[in-house]
Amino acid sequence: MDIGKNIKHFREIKKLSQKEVITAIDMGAAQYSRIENGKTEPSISTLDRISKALGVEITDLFSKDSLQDTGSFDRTIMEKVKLIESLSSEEKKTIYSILDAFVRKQKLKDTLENVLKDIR
Amino acid sequence: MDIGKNIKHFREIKKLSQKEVITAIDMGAAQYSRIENGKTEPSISTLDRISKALGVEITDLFSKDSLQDTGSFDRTIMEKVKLIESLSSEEKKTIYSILDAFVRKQKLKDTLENVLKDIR
DNA sequence: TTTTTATTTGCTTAATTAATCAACTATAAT
DNA sequence: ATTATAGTTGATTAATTAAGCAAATAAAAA
Repeated sequence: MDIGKNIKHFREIKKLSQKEVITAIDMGAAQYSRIENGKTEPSISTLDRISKALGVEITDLFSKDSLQDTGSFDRTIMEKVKLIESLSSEEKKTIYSILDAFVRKQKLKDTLENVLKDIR
Repeated sequence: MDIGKNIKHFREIKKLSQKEVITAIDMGAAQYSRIENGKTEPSISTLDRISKALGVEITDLFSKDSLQDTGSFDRTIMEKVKLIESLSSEEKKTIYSILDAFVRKQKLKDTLENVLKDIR
């Protein structure tokens, strides 16, 4: 099931160090390392604490496909799919809401210009 | 999180007795009862065995209200991609920039919440 | 009601994760 | 090369789930 890999995946996407996570959830570095490397099977409550620290749903940590780097990307469709899949379900939900809103209304450019301003 | 309640819910939907489940997963009746009643927190591997016996995804056992469409988002990804493709090239470019910004930076929810507010 | 089946609870033992400290490795920075 | 930081591993103890049996309770059937 590779829960450890998924945890690591999301942690790196969020650009968090192990140290930041373990201080957030008050866990020893040793134990956390073992979890990320699949040396031990975390309890559900532990998994819950970790997911909250990472800002993802606990179910995200069970997803089969842990996808990797978001560093450079080209403009192919499959790349876009992977990129979306790499997000947490909560984030995906938000993205989809936005996409829907875009198509329903036509206020694309105006609103997006503001978005980019905020993000940058 | 009420995992026990969810387990019981799905078991009853499938019209299975506890006995049928525990024989399928080779577990004692006592322990299984404690799990359904939340008296103990099952390990992930135990939860995995139970989910297989019930014929549901393990993530289903975490959903708040039992009939949730957790996987619906993943299944409609291609649909969403087509949606993106239907936009003009200029609009696509903007969308892609946003997606990138989302993954690279962590300001997802905050910024998007504002976007949706503007769009609506 | 009586009987039978299903589920729950108590108790003990075994197995496994959690917590903790220390030491070791890897990587990056200066 | 040295230092500093991040991550890994080993070993021990504590806490918790799992397994197993027996007994009590609940529910259903006869």
